[in-house]
Amino acid sequence: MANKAEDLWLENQICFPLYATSRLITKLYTPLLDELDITYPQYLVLLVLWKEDNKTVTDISAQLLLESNTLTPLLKRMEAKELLYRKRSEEDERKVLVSLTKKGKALKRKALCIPNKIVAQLSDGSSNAKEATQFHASLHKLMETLKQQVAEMD
Amino acid sequence: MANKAEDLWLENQICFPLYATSRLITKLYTPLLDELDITYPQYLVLLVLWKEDNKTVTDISAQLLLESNTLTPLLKRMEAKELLYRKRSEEDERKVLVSLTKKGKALKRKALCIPNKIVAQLSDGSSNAKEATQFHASLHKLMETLKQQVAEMD
DNA sequence: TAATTTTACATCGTACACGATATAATCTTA
DNA sequence: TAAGATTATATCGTGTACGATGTAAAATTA
Repeated sequence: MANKAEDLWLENQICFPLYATSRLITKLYTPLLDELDITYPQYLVLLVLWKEDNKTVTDISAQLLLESNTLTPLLKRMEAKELLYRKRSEEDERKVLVSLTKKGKALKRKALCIPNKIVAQLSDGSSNAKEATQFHASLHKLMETLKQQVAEMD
Repeated sequence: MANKAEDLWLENQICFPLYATSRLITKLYTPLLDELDITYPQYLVLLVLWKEDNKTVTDISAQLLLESNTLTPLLKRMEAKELLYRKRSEEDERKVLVSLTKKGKALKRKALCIPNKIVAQLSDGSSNAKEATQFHASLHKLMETLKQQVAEMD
């Protein structure tokens, strides 16, 4: 299969829509997250901790696919806002345990309405449930493929 | 429909996989783009200009969904690398025309193989052509919905 | 058990993203 | 046509992302 110039057209690429959609999603969240005074990546950290508290940086890194060089400053900003605190593990001094403060835990109640609000705005596109399920499955498969590919790069 | 705690689980959200997949895609491109000494956003600018040269910042902004506060420094870095040059329009002094240099044009040849290489790595996930087409369509619809929603936010 | 390797985080530098705001040129309209 | 509104781009500040590298603790191994 020869390389064609049309392959270099923006509208023929799968990667650009993923990139653009991801940024648009973040913008859609912004007004909702502003009320909680957090950013989207900070919201993701809270999602992880709301499900299971007292995680190490590595645990969070594995779930969000973010490296320590991104997470450390992000967690420090959240610590400064008193949403969580970081503490060296006593069994293994290399590990840093991240735990929710009262304020961080309390924020969960205010966040409960967010998923529905987002889904409501997205489903304005009149995509039916079957298509949404299919899309979710394909996206998940793509993400897993990419995780493999990127992991093999090292 | 009541708000459920499960809605706040990472694996039940559509937005996180989009965010993660977008970043993974960028990582997949990185070794290929390193050979051209450009980043992924810079590659996107080149895609636009390779298809049609001499665009204004607003033209590029509309296609990539990036604002001037992102594009201006990005274009300046590309100008410093002599991939393109920026020039105020003479008919309308507000506009800045972005044009490819010889070096920028020449880079297209080296980029031609990139789409196929990316697709080859992605299709390792053994998704068939029908699913890929369906996914592409759903993603495009989602992106268009989001563009609407975000545009209405102002 | 001393030397080596691995693991867990952190630091540094560069490059996006983007909200808010500034500035100059053009357009609209009273 | 002068004043106000709009448009096109730029600047500033903050917050991600991430490659490369550093550092200390723990695990492995000679």
